[in-house]
Amino acid sequence: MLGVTVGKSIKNAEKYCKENDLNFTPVRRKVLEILLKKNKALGAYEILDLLRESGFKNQPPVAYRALDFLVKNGFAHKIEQLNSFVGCMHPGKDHSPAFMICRNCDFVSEEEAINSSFSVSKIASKAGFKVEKAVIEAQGLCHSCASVA
Amino acid sequence: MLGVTVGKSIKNAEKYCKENDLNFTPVRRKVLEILLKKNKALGAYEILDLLRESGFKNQPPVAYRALDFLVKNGFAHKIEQLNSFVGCMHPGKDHSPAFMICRNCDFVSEEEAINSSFSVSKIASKAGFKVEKAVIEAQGLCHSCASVA
DNA sequence: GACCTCCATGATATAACATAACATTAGAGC
DNA sequence: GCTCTAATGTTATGTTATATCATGGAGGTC
Repeated sequence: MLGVTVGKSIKNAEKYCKENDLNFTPVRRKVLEILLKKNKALGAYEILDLLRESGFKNQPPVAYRALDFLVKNGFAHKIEQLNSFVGCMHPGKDHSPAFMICRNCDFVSEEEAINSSFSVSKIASKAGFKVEKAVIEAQGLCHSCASVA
Repeated sequence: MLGVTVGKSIKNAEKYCKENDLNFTPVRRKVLEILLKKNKALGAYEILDLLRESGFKNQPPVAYRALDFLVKNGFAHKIEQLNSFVGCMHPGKDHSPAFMICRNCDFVSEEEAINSSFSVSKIASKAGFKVEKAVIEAQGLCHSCASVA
């Protein structure tokens, strides 16, 4: 079931790349697949290990380059607080994400943050600041972990 | 003029520590002073260099320990996107900061983010997520840099 | 005033994260 | 086939952060 979703997302990414003249190479595809399958934040070196298992080269630049590509084109996001990366749930679409990071199970959910980032813009303009990019990351407990605790 | 403000902030920190049974040691004071004087985001290793110039020991743990103390007690914040630290403009007071990071001049301003973080909480509770800490960081251009460009 | 405990610091080493720089290859267009 | 460009291969190194154990110093307690 999850597999189907991942497959679909990959197909979408492929389509998007074709339409936008982007080169969706094997490593890039593999890294995206890894991120989507794991469905949690992964460090570059964890990704590197998984790449090696799949027969790819495993020097750091391999992972970082693929991640750069994915992040730049909206297929993945960097979670700054964790120095790690997550696959994006709705790439291509213009969006301003807010991340909810569970400190217990490491699960990261991506929410749409129109309202938050609207407030951020409001605060910013009051300060005469021109926002180009906003990072919103909450740490805490996800629903399942909160109910267990 | 700036010096006076810094001095005042240090005094406040000292007072706060006394009242809360915290140990405001020389390194900790010095690091806070550095952060406040520079009035911008500094990496731990930059701080380390400045500490050495003032005759302190300069192994990484020296800086990181002092920074941990300052961050934990609200005298400084970590800017996740920059892996660096800024002094806090109103320590002690309970607040939810949002940072505006100028990509041109590196200046970081701290704004109060009640509204934003309220929105974050709203998004979070819709997702069944319990927020313990929210990181809000905007990148862009500050007033002066925007008007020059 | 000797002992103990706690917290901070000293010191060494290494882990974890990220990029610079240059060589090589592969595909697209001519 | 030649050339240009984008991607990948490869080596090395830079940057950020922490683990670990040793030492020191202030305050309490008998």
